[in-house]
Amino acid sequence: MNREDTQADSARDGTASPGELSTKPELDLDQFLPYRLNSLADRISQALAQLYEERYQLNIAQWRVLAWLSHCDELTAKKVCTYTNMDKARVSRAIQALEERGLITRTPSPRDQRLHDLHLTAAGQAMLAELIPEAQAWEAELVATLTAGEYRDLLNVMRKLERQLERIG
Amino acid sequence: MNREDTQADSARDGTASPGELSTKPELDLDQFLPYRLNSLADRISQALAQLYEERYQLNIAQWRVLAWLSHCDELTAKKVCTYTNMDKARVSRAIQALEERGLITRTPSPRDQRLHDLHLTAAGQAMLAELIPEAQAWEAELVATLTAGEYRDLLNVMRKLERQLERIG
DNA sequence: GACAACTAGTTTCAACAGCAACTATGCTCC
DNA sequence: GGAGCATAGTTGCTGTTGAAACTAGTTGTC
Repeated sequence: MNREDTQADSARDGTASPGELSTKPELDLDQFLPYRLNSLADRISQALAQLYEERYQLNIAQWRVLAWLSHCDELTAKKVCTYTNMDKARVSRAIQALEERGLITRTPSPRDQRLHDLHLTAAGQAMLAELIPEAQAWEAELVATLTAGEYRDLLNVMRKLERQLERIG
Repeated sequence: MNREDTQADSARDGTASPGELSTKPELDLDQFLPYRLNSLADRISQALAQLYEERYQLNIAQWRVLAWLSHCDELTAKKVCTYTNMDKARVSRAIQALEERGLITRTPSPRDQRLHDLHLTAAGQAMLAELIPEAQAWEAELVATLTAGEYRDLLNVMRKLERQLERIG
């Protein structure tokens, strides 16, 4: 409940080791949330990316497109961009690669010729039927040490941070 | 306390919406911790990177080297690599750039000619004296909505995840 | 003390991401 | 209905990154 020993405090006085002159600001990256969070997310991402890459030759962008396709029947490149916060060029190339491999189809929308409707092929479905349970199993193992409460609270705090992030830009 | 509504459960039966046939595995990325975490960390990182970049012309790698230098008197490229988990090529380039800008010095260690001791110059110190408080203020604002307990628990859970990550590779 | 094995750091190279320019289509408003 | 603007998606270009090859210096072994 008290925050005396958190980074918020050291942010105020700028000291990390006692006895240090406070005229020399230090930053302990291990106590700096943006760094810690990024470091953790990076390592998780990289571990998973290895799974996608080695066993299915998918990079992260391609994997994300497939994941969204797994539960969206109407999907376009634009939607993928907004959902995943990826650059449209990156999405475009991911879609191209997936189409060339025959995992998805890409047909101009009859309603609006600028849009292309994306759909999984049978091969794409089959690959996801293998890949998704593996990814979920991996995640389950990752969070296995967390209690249900910890897991719920983590998601909660992340939501709070996301909201605050939007507020402060 | 119950986990019925967490992703761990949907990982088990593979359904996201009720009534769905369980033969079609879906993955809701919004409920998938690796993705959520990465997405959040990315946005935080990018927001901060903008601060470094716009006002100080530093990229993330350079900033990390400086941050470590702010509280390590004896630092080498190798140490930066292990501390920050960055590739040694990336670290090498960051150090090169910082040296060219006169923010750090890089002298061969008298003990071992392969190593290079890194030190902040006066200019580097001065820049950090400005930059670090700004970064800490930004972080303080980011976590301002969290209670002390939430903040502490977040760090705790992150530590747990890190440990588990090492275990499962 | 020389040869092999190792380590710190740099450089080269290929892949990729992101920006910006571009094409093609659709929309609005006079 | 056509001029101007907006939108979806593609492509060219540039900079960054990471893997691997490479250099230079060190340690261990005989």
